Amino acid sequence: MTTTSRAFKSRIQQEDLYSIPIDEFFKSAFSVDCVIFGYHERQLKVLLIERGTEPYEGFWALPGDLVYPYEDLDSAASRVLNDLTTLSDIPIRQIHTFGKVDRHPLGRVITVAYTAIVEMQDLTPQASSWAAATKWHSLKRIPKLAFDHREILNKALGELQEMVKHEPVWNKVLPEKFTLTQLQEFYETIFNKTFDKGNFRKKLQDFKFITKLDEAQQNVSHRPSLLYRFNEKKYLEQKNKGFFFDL
Amino acid sequence: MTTTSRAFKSRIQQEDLYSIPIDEFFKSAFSVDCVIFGYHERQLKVLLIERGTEPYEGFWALPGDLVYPYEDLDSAASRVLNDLTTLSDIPIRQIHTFGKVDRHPLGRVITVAYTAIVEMQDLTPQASSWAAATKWHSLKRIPKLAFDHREILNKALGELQEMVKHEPVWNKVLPEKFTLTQLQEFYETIFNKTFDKGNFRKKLQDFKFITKLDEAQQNVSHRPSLLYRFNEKKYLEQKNKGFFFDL
DNA sequence: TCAAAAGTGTTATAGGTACACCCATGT
DNA sequence: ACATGGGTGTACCTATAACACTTTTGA
Repeated sequence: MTTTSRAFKSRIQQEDLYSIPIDEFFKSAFSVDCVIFGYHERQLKVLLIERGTEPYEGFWALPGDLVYPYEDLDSAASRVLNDLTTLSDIPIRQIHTFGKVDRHPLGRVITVAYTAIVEMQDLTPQASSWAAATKWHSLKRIPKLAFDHREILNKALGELQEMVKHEPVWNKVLPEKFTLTQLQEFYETIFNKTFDKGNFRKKLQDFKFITKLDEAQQNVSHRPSLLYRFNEKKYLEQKNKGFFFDL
Repeated sequence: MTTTSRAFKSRIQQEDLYSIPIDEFFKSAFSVDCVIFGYHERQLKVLLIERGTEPYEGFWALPGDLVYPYEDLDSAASRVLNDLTTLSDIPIRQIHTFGKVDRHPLGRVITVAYTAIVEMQDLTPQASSWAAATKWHSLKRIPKLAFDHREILNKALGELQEMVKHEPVWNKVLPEKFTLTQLQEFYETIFNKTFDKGNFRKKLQDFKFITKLDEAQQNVSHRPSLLYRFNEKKYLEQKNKGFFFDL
């Protein structure tokens, strides 16, 4: 960068705003930041990296990166996710764009926030050149975060709860064959409350895209649970009719 | 964002990914585009401008502008709205960010889309240095739009319907003192369907922030309607409990 | 036979839907 | 008196919530 933000600021203030040369507008950058939630057996965590460089060196932060000049926003977000987790095919969704003038100490950088949720087990987060460390953090113990990342995380949490009401985001998170109890536990974890078993299952019956298999759990010291599978085809058929989950 | 410019540069050299000079990242710009809906007596329209300059000269487009170097995103959106309508104090809400590589023919420009809804009557849209013409357009007859603005408009329409379910966006749109029929007509227009009068009113009773005045309509050739007013204080009290409108 | 979790059924209440009816005003 | 829209009540039906009960397994 050729201009520091301070020099830049004062220069702008001196000038008539309407006569800013067009080049000045092309001196900003944008990044993507990913709020990657991890779920496994009633545990919801978020993937943070420890920054290895200034600014905010040593702080925990959301994984993110500048967007390449010839890269779509969505692609950039997927790239960040893939770099850190080696997971692909995970749906990632844009949630909000954060653009306060002073949010980045080195210049004008706005960031587009994305969120995704993945199965956390056995997923050892990858090391990365721009991350000194990578770790799943419990949502109850979030350290002080770099930039405005705390704000972004809060926003993402709210969005996750909304998404989960309307979309089967557990699709890629639960095992391929899952029990209804596992599904209930997923919802209970996200909403941080408990649901009645009977009522929960009654509600599920309306959603035709959860199909029962001719298979049951093995080696459990209680009545084995029947296994179910997400039926994508039926889901897409029903999608437009909308479903709602707000027990 | 997680990397400083310098850190990012060294990462690229180190890993020999692409040899993109860091300056390339700061040759992009961002804009805001506003989807301004106008409502008046069962009519919902959207404010479009006719572009007076290349690219897309002569095309209709959403009002928008580049974000000034020392300006927050939200401020930029409000500025665009104020310039065109001389309205202030209108809540404007970010909906999505559009960032396809080739969406702008002159360079890499991502745009943050905002939406607002205003009372349309007697609001003669202002001329503007960057707009050859400004006009309310019926949603049924939208001309071919510049850039990806058609996509942005579609997204905004969906968001408007969602907003209207959870938030009293009619607050700044209906007259200060309004009838329940006017309110019903507002919802019917947005959702493009009709509601049962009795049931609609029953639902409203739950929302304590619509207070009846000791006043009625004048000079109507039928039983005069009682007037109501939006009670912001009570709304804020009730807000957290959430309300839902989906008749 | 017991513990543990799966899975189903019952009931009371709240909320939604459809519809009918009466009311106040200007002409 | 009648047309017009305002305003209210009722009866039916479905959805929800709370809770009790039965079933199947391993130990």
